Amino acid sequence: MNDKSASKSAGHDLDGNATRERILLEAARLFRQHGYAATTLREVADAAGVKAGSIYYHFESKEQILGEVLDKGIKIVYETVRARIDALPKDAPWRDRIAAGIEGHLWGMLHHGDFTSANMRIYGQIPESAKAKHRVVRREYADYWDQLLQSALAAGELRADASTTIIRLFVIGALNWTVEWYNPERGSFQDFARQITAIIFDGILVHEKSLGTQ
Amino acid sequence: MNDKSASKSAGHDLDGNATRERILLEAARLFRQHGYAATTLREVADAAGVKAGSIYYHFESKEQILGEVLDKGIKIVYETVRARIDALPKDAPWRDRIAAGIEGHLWGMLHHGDFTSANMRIYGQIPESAKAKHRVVRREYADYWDQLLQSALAAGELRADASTTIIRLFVIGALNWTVEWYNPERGSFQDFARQITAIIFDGILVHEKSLGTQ
DNA sequence: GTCTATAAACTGATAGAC
DNA sequence: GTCTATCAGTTTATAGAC
Repeated sequence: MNDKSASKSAGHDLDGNATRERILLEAARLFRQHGYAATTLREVADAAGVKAGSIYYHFESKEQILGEVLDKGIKIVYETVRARIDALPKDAPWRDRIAAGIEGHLWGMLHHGDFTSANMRIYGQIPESAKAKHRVVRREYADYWDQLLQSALAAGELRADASTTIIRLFVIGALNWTVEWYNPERGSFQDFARQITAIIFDGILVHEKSLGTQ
Repeated sequence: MNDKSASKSAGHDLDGNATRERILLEAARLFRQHGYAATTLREVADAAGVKAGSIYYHFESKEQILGEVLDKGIKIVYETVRARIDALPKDAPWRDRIAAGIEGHLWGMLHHGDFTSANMRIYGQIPESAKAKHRVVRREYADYWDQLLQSALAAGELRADASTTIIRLFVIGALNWTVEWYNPERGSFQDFARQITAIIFDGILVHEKSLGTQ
């Protein structure tokens, strides 16, 4: 809570932790843009305003940077989704919880696009060692949605002629991909989230009488 | 129609065109697995059973291989979709045409996963020069779906409270992503396509009376 | 905490033998 | 049509000055 600009006495450093964060942010942006292997540490260093050698003061290796970028991509989304759903009344219907989850997933994703898009684009392209570490947090988030959907199914609010696993994979996959084509110039985020939720809930066809969102 | 194993008289070649196809196939597989920049031509050559230098007899550059892999990814899907829709009766309702399009898109994609997944994964990560060339065939396929959806909208079969552009981007994006998680061991392809189509048409919630698919 | 300099390995692409 | 050999440039990571 006190003065954060209290600089060290030695050399020409200002704030080591800020540099670390800048490296992570620029790494996410470049991983998203060019892929993991294609991104050189020199590029990351240039973008973060330091020299390549300096990166190794903050990180042990390129793969450690990758690990932090990947985890951050999921965690941002996961935390936003939980916050949205926890804010609902205890007796809220499952459809409202799912709607809150969709809105939270979209919000977290589209407001931290470099981390989430990097995660989505490069996860399939990284060494198995990096995948293995990251799988834990991925599995957690998937389980969270599975429980949500199974509860909705048990309450009779979810369609029963498709497996909840396929529903989860389809919905999360569709949401994830929006970060690749979402264009804020086409309208407000709220309106965008409303349209996506309507399509996921009621489909793309016209129905005589919809009991989904209205 | 005659003997295809008629080999040339010189050196130790068997069939030049088959080698070319093998290089393309292995390149697609490796681009999908590790990304474009991360894949070395030595790896491609090894996988295709030739030496690195030999690639340059069949292709001018790494970027030319990329171009052919990308185009093939879209064209396979586009041609399957058109074949499915053209096979319908002239007076088929738009919902049937869209269903045929979805089934064709899934089929083309899941049966040529290396080309379509490579396309999807690396398109956002390649040099602008490669993107520009590839954009033409992408735009064509997008236009095809836009016309399909706008016709369905004009006929009153498509929901009108979301733009056809958003519907197209959402549906195609969701379909594309299935190649990342589709597991043939979970059931037949026909059953998979049926579930996906049902979700896209009628949504994930339960409706009192659905007029979509039955 | 950041720098410069450098090691050791790998990259796309070319030249020319067979 | 495929090979070997090689060029010029780039890569991650380390060592040590400041």
